[in-house]
Amino acid sequence: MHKLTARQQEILELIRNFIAESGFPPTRADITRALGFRSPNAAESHLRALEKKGVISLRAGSSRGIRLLDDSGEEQDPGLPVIGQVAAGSPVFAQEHVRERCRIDPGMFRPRADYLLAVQGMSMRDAGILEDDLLAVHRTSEARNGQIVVARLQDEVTVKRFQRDGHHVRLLPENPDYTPIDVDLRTEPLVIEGLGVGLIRNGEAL
Amino acid sequence: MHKLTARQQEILELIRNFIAESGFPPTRADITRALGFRSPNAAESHLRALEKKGVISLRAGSSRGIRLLDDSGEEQDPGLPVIGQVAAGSPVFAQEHVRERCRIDPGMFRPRADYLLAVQGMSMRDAGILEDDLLAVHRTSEARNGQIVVARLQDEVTVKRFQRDGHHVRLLPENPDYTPIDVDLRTEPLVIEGLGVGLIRNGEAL
DNA sequence: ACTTGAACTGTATAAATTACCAGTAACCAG
DNA sequence: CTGGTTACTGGTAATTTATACAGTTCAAGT
Repeated sequence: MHKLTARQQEILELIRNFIAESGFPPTRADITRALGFRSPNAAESHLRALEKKGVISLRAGSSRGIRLLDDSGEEQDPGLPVIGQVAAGSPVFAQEHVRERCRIDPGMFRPRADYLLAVQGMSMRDAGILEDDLLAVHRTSEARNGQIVVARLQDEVTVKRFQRDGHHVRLLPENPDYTPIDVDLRTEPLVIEGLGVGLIRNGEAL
Repeated sequence: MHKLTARQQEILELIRNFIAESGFPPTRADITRALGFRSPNAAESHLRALEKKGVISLRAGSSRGIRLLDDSGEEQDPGLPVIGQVAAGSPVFAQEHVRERCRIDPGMFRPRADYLLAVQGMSMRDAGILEDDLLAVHRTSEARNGQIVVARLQDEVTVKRFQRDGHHVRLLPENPDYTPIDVDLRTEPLVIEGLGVGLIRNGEAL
């Protein structure tokens, strides 16, 4: 895509700093001064190069008409994706399932939450996890006994308490109306999608 | 401090939008065009007024030299206050009780959440509200039957399900180990502090 | 009635800024 | 060896932009 030269990187950095400090982008003259050029055209051609590589966009005729693209540097925190209704046979973490986004600080949970999973069913009722709750999930494939996990068994995704003994894994519901799921890792594929690290319930459920 | 006029608020809003859309502040001419002024001086004087009131700063001689100040209005929202360990006889909503703040969009809950209350005890266990959960509370003194309320009885604050019949109010726990609280409004003072509109649980509880 | 401030119109101009021309020099790929 | 990119110097015309000066209107204090 765009492999910037060292000098171009430097100029992009300068623009970022300038915006951070001043609140508006630099002019060609500002860049020229900052980098010690003797001609504003040096800045001009660098900007053109950066535009051609797609990291900035220039607005003709406008002073300071520089806009940073490629959000990698500066983000507009879109919030955590809320994943619901996981269809059989499709990966949990896929765009199709993102119903909305929820502006929550992911660092509020430890370890960090990566997405929110809309809980279906009442199998974890006694753990205080009800239907339509949003389970904050940390993506990891490692789980310790007693932790609440998001697990994929064949085509189904469930939330259960994890318990492992050698090659035997038991997925425990927290509701006497449900029965534990026994999995033999030698014959059945089990994927741990993540760890439950928090919970959010919106008022409609109360 | 700075009480902006309606028009000034409008112009500040325009500047915010312009920056959000373009990545750089507007010129006097941009403002003039956007608001239909016939003279760039209209924009100029508005900018001066905004600067005098301390919401923006202008850099002389620089094109688009407008910088937004005073983040209190928009940026860095401190988040919702988390209230815990409500001591007997003191109001729920007081600085002493704010343990920390939680950066969550208050509009995620309906009606809007005003603060988060750290739940004590297991009286609402079967409603999926466990100890140390943070109950999102909307401040109001009105409650309908069946809603979960934060109520103050004498010196104690509790979370219960509300049920009223004339002057008789019953605060129902959601746990058979606890007994309902009966209140006669004619003899006992009952204050509804707010409505439970959501729930947040951090991982340590899982 | 007088003053002050907000919210403009209208005109003007110096300074800031963009955008382009014409070069130089180095490097790399075909 | 030729064309393309990078990285500049040096200069300038055209345009954009900030900002000053001189007014007007209207509403709110005092």
